[in-house]
Amino acid sequence: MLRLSKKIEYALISILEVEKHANLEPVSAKFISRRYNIPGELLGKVLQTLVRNNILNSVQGVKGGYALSRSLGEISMLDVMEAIDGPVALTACIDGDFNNCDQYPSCNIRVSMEVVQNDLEIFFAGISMQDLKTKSNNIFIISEMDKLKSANKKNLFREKIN
Amino acid sequence: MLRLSKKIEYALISILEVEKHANLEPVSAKFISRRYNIPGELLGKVLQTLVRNNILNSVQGVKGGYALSRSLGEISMLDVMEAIDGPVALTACIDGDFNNCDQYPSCNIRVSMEVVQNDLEIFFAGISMQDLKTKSNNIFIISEMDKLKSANKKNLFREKIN
DNA sequence: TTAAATACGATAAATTTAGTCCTATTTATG
DNA sequence: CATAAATAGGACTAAATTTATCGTATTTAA
Ligand code: SF4
Ligand code: SF4
Repeated sequence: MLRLSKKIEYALISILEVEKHANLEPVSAKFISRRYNIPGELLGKVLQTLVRNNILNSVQGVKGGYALSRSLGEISMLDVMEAIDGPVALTACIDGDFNNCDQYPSCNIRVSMEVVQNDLEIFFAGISMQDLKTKSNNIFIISEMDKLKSANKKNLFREKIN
Repeated sequence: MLRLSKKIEYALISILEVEKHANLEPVSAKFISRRYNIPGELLGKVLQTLVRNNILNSVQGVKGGYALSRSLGEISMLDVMEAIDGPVALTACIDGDFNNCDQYPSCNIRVSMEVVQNDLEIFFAGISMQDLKTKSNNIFIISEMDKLKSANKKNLFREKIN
């Protein structure tokens, strides 16, 4: 449930690796594939998709490879997820194919799921690749979670306006 | 990507429906199945699972059915998701089978994914079924999203402690 | 005694995800 | 200019997961 796809993981791993080579030669798919033990053909496709979505730049030919098209701080987790797997959609109806849902006519959760969807997009848009890099060696302090929880709760399901 | 399973949707729909009958007879799976056009056998399993996880109570026999075991405010979306589909785990390693991941030895996102996972659990723990009921007829105000976004960002990826 | 209901294991069907194969194109280098 | 290393991408296969069904047992009001 709510598992990231392997392709997303490959994308996140690759973006952080590419950034480490920022001032050097572009990094090849084969290099990343070997370094992180990722199936080469599949990784190629993932990187190509990131290029199409303007997250990476590519250089073709012998000394070719990939580089960042913008800084880590300007790439959100949501950007990566949407680039690789298409729009994040908590439900089928949000994704547009509501006529493919047998519950649509009577559904009692549809509108609230849109609210959750909005908050969830904000959640992932608020996490940048720079954050992932920075925290990669840190430990989240569990005892701090209560404060975070109450702070977070305030933000969700705001009072009705209008 | 990040789609709720149909079973989760059936659970959420059912919990809200069961609550509407709070002071009446217990609601049968068949009633909910017809009302929301949900496959009966599958819905039965979903409701049984909610009973096993102390979210619903059941009454067997002819006039049997289901009722809430606690108020909507005391049931979080996370409770429901975990009851139906098991622990929410953003990655395989978080779910415990890290020896099934070929990237584990070299992975550069593992620790940060744990951070995201924690925040995500807080996110869904902070949404109660009462919230879903209350908001089912409201509209989220898009223009308010910026404020929410910046407030939300502050909570994520806290400064390193220790 | 009967019928309506929950309980639940086993299995099948459908869908999605993960990975492979193949071919084309680009380009640095000898 | 020939070669080899690299990206680009379509088509396909395999694996895994999700969704749904089947069958049987048990409970209980009427
Ligand atoms: S209509 Fe309801 S059940 Fe159908 S996809 Fe939307 S939220 Fe889910
Ligand atoms: S080790 Fe890294 S790649 Fe493997 S499951 Fe964990 S986060 Fe994902």
